[in-house]
Amino acid sequence: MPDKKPYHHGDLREQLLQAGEAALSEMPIETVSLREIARRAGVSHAAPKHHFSTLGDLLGEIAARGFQKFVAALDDASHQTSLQTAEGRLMAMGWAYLRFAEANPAIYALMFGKIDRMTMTPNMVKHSMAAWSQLEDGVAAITGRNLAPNGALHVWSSVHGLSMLKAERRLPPHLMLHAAEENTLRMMIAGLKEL
Amino acid sequence: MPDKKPYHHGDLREQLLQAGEAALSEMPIETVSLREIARRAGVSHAAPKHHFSTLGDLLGEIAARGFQKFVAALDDASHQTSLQTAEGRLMAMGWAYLRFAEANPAIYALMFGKIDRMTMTPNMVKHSMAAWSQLEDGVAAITGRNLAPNGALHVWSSVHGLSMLKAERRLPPHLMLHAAEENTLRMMIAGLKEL
DNA sequence: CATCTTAACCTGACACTGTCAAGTAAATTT
DNA sequence: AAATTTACTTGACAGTGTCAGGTTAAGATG
Repeated sequence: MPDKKPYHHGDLREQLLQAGEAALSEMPIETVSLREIARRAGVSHAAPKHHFSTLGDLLGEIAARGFQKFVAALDDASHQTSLQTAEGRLMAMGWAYLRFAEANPAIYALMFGKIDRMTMTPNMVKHSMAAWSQLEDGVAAITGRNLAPNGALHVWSSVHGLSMLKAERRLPPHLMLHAAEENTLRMMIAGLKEL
Repeated sequence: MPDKKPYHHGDLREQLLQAGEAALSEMPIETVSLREIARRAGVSHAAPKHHFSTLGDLLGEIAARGFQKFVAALDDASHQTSLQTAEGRLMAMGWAYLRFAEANPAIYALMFGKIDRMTMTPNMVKHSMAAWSQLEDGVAAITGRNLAPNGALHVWSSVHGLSMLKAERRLPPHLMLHAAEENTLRMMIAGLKEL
């Protein structure tokens, strides 16, 4: 039952989130504004106020959803039945991480703080912590539980740094290749075993 | 001979850069505006136009100067006479990197693309490439020349990722410590030798 | 010295932003 | 049927980056 154009939108909160995600993926990130999102959702410029007290909150919720998808993607990657070793599973997570960042640059940027305008919503903090403990689990299978936090820090630093450098195009062209990524992931895991 | 308040400022370009740096270190980064910088330099809001065609250009030049100081800091650190091994020198560069990011969060953010409003000025590109080849030199002393690019990517990813995660406060508190940093740097170098 | 040119700055305007206050419409409750 | 509450709109405000055009003064030319 599709409502024609009722005064009460009924589903505006969800639509704003989707419009925001669409905007982030379609236009330069610095031009995404509250008003633009409202426009895309077909409501007046101040309508979002009722569902998100501020632009930062809206972006924060979008980032939270980003973390959910992110966790799901890494989970999928590490549970492929073909993977036999803990190292293989961690490697798969690393690849999934890099591919996620590549496929969703704007949302990834949001998730990891590139956008000053975002607020750290409770929801966003919650789901980002889920990502963290997911990573710790993957590392614990290699290093053991008590070394997992330090190991996870090492892993996250390496993969996060790599994908940031790529996304920001800070690398010389000859390093923008899969082979270079593979090398870095290998060194990362080699380092992990020296913990 | 201090000019009182001549119409022709004479030194406005330099003063704008300094005012911008001051603003970046004194106020939340998202509130730093062209007009604020002009205000601090004591000129009208459109005066900067003559020296920087856009806000992005001004920020780009500030980032370029940031890279200069950055290179100098890493150079100092790696040339301490007490350092005997190539690994020691690279480790010192890693520490210098982390301390620079900690001491100049806003400029560091600018340098590494956190601020959308910045333009990649030719000057900025030039000095950032200098930083890159400085790192490659440090790595080449360990891995040899031909492996240096891949090694440098690994090193930069790791250290950059770590300092970003710290700066963005994405780490659980127990990892915001020097010991955790030291661990990560050690693993990074251990991984490098497996290249 | 007088004049011309040009660089350096100022004033005012435009379209845009995020947010707030006040109004209106409709769904829900009483 | 009336009252209340929710969801949205309209209009305003202060702030932004940038542009056009005016103004001041310095330097060059005669």
